This record gives sequence, structure tokens and C-alpha cells, in this order.
Amino acid sequence: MKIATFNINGIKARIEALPRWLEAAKPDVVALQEIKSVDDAFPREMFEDLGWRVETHGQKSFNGVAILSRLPLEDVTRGLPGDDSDEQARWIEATVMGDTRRVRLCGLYLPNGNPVSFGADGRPLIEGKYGYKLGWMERMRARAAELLLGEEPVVLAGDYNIIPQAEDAARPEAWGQDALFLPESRAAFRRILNLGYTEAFRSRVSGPGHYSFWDYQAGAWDRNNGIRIDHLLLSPQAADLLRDVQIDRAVRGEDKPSDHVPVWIDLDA
DNA sequence: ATGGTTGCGTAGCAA
Repeated sequence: MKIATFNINGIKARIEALPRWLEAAKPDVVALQEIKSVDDAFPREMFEDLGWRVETHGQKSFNGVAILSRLPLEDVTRGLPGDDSDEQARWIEATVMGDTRRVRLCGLYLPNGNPVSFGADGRPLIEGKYGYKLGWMERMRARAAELLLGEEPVVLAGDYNIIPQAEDAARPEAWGQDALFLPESRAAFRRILNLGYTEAFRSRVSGPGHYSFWDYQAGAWDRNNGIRIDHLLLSPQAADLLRDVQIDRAVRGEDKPSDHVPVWIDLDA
């Protein structure tokens, strides 16, 4: 079962590039982020005609997540539990019916968290957009812990807006004050990992130079000034099934690309 | 330090 995550930065803008990648990469399931569309405006029929099951959780102009699948989906839920007042569309879950195993897939678009304000002591103030990010991550931790109780394969796939380690940025010194790399952000990410999840990419690949996002600005792609912020976290039962993990780096160099590229795993399921 | 780009939607915010 090939499962991918891909922040497409707008479904309308990626109406050619996304089907092109789907045809070339042939994933079984894809978690999409930043569809930037309400459900009714998502080109559902176009993807259904190409053989995809389509589940969206959209929002006007911003955010929005979706799951495309060749395999049957069951028990689809939308929204991250823990705050009924949260109106941002950043979380969707579905059970993917593989040939041999069922996999619970969570597609997520974790808040960016910038800009960050700092106190006189130089520490970040936990308020505003940064407070929302850390609060959202605590809610995600609670849901991730709950999912482990089922002792089944679980995959948490998406744009985490977290640079886990310095080696995950071409220029880590440029990110010291940024919500994607602040110690508090990385600690919140580690708290999820420390529940017992495995970060798929780092379980197989070590060392610097592996990125999933290059800014549109200042020639970041041409300079390979990237960061690795798109991740797949695996429950122990999913980690046991891991066959392969890859970043589809070349997609960033194609026509009208997203600023992110797909990251995928292959599970024996 | 500044400016650099793209998307959505048609101004200005988000990233």
C-alpha cells in the first residue's frame, strides 16, 4: 500500500500538476493539504473519473485537507477533536482497506504558527498564531495517543510545519526565531513521537540534504535552500509493515509546481 | 536588513 502526503498549495492552481504526478507515481492513497477550496468547489468528478475515491474537508480560501484513494475507505471523520470552536479545516481521517490489512490514515495540515512574538527574556510568547499552533499540537498528541490504543496500523501524514532537526534545513541559522524550528515547536513534535510513533523517513535515511519544501521566493529551489517539514508518522504496527519511504524531489522542478513535493511510504498491507 | 513569489480572489492576508 503506497501512501503519500502532498501539500498542493491550491487545487485550482494544481489542476494539471496533481493528476500528472498521480499518473506517474501511482500511489494507492494520498493525503492532500492546502486544497484552499470549499468542498463544493473541489473538482471531485474529475478525480472520480480518473478512478479516485474523494473525501474532502475544505474551507474557503485557506487550509483544507482531502484524501484521494484507489482503495475503499471506511469511517471517514473530519476535524481534529478537542476544540469545537476551531473552524480551521486541518484534519481528516479514514480507514484504508488494503489487500491484507486496514490502515487508519490521518491527513493533517499543522498550523504554521508565524509570526511569533518574543518576551523581554527572549522566549516566545505562547499567544496568537503561535499559541494556536502549540494548542493544536497538544490536541493532536491526545488524538495520536488515543489511536495507539487500538494496536492497529496508524499513519499520521501531512504538512507538519515542523523542522525536526538542524539537518532538516539547508540554512538552520535562518530559522532560529521561526515557529517551524523553535525549541517549543520541536518539543511538541517529539512528544507525539515519544508516544511510540516512528518518523518514517528518518527510520531509513540519515544525514542532511533531504527537503520537502522550497520557498517560491529568492530562488530557494535553484539554491537548494529547502526544509523538511512534510512527515509520515507510523504506529508500531504500521512501522512493522514499512517497506520503503521516498521524497519525490523532482516534482519541485516541473511545470507550475507547488512549493512542497510529495513524500510517500510503501507498506506491506 | 531587505526583498524576493505564489495563491486566492480581486485587497490584502497567508505562507
